[in-house]
Amino acid sequence: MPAKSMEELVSLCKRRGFIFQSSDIYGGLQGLYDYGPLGVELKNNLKAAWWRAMVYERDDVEGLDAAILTNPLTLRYSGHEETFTDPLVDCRNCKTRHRADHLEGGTCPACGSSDLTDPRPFNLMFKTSVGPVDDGSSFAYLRPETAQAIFTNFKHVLDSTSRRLPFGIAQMGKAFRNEITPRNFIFRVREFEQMELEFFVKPGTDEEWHHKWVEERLDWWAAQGVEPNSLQLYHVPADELAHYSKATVDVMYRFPHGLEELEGIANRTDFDLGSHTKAQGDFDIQARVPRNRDSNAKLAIQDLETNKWVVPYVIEPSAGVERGVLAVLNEAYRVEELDDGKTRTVLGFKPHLAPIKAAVLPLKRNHEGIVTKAKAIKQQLQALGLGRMLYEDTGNIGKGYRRHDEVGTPICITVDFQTIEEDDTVTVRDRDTMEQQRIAVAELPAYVTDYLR
RNA sequence: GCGGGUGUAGCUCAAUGGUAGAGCAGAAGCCUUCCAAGCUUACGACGUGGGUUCGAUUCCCAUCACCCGCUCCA
Repeated sequence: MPAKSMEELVSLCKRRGFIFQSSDIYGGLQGLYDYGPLGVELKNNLKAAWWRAMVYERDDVEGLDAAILTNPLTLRYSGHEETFTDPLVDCRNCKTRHRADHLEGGTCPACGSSDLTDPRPFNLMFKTSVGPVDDGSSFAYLRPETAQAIFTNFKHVLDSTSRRLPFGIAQMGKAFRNEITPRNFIFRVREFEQMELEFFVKPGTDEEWHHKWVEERLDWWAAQGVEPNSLQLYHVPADELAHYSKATVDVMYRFPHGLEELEGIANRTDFDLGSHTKAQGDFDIQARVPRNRDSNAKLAIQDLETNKWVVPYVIEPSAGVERGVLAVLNEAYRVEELDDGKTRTVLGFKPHLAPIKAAVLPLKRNHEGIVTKAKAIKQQLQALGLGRMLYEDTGNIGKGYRRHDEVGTPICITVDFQTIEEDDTVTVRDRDTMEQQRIAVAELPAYVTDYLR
């Protein structure tokens, strides 16, 4: 059951240490958020799941982690310098905003009024100066997407791994966009993380691979606990396609604020490798690419059957980490009505995403034997390296359970008198069913490992 | 950036032109043999900066942030 409102999620995230407004004590900074003790675990777990699915569990994908600061030439040939700089005007009459180059005879396309603000250049890309002298002569962009560095490293990866088509390069990392209106909590922010795969295929097989990747990605989101019926595919119409795309399928998710894009899976054709390559005339490049006089590398691969060099087509599944976190949080959130009129708030994360894997609770926090035993068990589980294990003795036992329900800890392990006086067993309580079973302490590591898998 | 709304403890809220209360959460202690029990103690806020006023959390202005629309898209 998704959350009722974004406010509930925001409140829970702050209260329990998932997500905070960035620079909060100085009034904040628009469109920026920080991840707290539990948030960083959740986010890292989601990223690890992506990396596992993309790199570790496949035979056809290599990893990459490139620099954030980017040579302006990269963003010039990628088309971002042009398309990410839009002069905008506001209509004072009907309060709409338009690109200056979309005006019809100096009047507002929406209402026809000529009461417009002056065009203001709006660069979606952040710039920073490089080197000690900030005179504007040497600058770099903060990358607006992780994709470009995959393209500019194409030859390096190829040369160092002896790959043949089809194969992909995966990268996760920060990207920056000076969004006009950051809003909806962590949905649209100015500094965000992407999980992007550029999958290079033979021209002509691109549509087949595009379809394949859409299916792959839907399966992956389901494995993260995002219900398939909360998702919807959107086939982006031709007039809305990005400058590099032949076709794009957006994976839309029912966020608390509405149906919006969670991930885009684009067929980027040979646009990117084609525009970044030298000697463009030597290849049969299909996309309309800017003439490149600056590149020093041929971004092509030899077709072993024909011996011809071809510029591969690219299928790009590109997901937003923050949006993924938001979707996972929203899907996991539920409030249960209990018999006695009380409610129970639960984050029903898949175990591999849970920030805290297990909590160990002493039935009595002031009983030395129980406390010592509980702490020892916690240390033992922690040594398994499965993630965060917590010793929890806040309030009474019921409080501890509720507390961990609310942050999505899959299991709570309780040490009681039977543990220390009788048979060395503990109770293991399931977050979702609230049911308990007794497990021998000796079997706990195996049980927990299996449970969290 | 434009128009509209909002801003009081960690969270959810209340009151007030004479510097603010609660519930929950958090801390310490008592108690407690399994699902937010009880008791005690201490801690904790008027987003920021100006202005009006004898006096502003309250009125005005600016600014910052958040929410809704325009726009955008991972």
